[in-house]
Amino acid sequence: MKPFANALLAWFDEHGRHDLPWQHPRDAYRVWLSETMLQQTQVATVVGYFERFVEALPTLRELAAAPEDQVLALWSGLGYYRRARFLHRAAQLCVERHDGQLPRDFDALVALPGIGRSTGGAILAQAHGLRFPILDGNVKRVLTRYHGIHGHPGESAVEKSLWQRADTHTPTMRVADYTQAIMDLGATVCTRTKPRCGTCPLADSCIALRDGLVTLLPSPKPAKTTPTRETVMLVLRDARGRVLLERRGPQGVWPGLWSLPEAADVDAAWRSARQCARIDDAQALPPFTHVFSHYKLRIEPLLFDGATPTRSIADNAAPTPESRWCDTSELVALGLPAPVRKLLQNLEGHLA
DNA sequence: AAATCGGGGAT
DNA sequence: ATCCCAGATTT
Repeated sequence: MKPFANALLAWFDEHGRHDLPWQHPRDAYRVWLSETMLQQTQVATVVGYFERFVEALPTLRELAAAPEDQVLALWSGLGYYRRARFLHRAAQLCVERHDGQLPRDFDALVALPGIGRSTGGAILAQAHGLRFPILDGNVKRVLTRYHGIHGHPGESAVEKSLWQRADTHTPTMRVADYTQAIMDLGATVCTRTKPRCGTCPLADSCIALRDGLVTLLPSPKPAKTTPTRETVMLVLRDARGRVLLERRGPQGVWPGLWSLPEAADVDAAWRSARQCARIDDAQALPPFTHVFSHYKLRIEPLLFDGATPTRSIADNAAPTPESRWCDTSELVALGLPAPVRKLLQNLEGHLA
């Protein structure tokens, strides 16, 4: 009937975790607290925090009545204190709205701060045996592999598909165990690296295993479209064909390399150019884009030909930035950024 | 250095 | 509804 759930439950009976502190007793408050802690921290670490927390604040009402400082102190070391504040606030709301209990109604539950679809489902399933799916990181990994789902789980279409699968697999019987089982499988067998497919109860029908995709799924987050910055590069060339270069500062890209002077836009380029040389006119050269790992740089070269170097520059007396007029023959010896070298080479070939 | 995690908040 | 960020840990 539900081969996925049955295989998982059989595995869980033998290999799952049955001794986690929030399983004994398994009430809504303890499940909620554990799920919230587990959103950010691994089981091994959470256990100690959980035990201290419930010893100090064993019930939702006591949590609601506790001073925030105490809640934060109990949370101290777990990080992400916003979640502790949500927890505290939600407890107070439960006292106000729900008679001091976490609601058994899904919509009322997810209306509380810090409880979303997955945590809400986990509470209802684990504490009350209600048939609600969960979709935490472990489950996402199991399902993307089992069904061979490509695409980053963060993409809405993929996530939608995952919720759909999660729902279909969730059984009506033993929902609490099932929920724990699929999380345990993800945590101990279907791990992100070095999954132990040899011991997996779902190996028979796992698409990723069948197709050799286990290491490829879940798909990594697509490289975010890199921002594009724009710059105008000034090619100041004097009558002898020398080009003005500047040494870049120690910060930013191309630290310490010799490069063309830059400006934010054409106007600024003109202002800057006139400080270095007497200029007649400018010619826009074809723009091109240089790709860095973290952004794209669209370069608009602006050629000032027949520039007459200003005396101070010609004498190398300019204070900052360090700059010099270079012969094309000197360029090879200088450490030029690749796109600048390319630009100057094209210039030579094109206009020489 | 980059990915991760589930939920909140902005748009 | 859809995108983007949080905030600390892990890889």
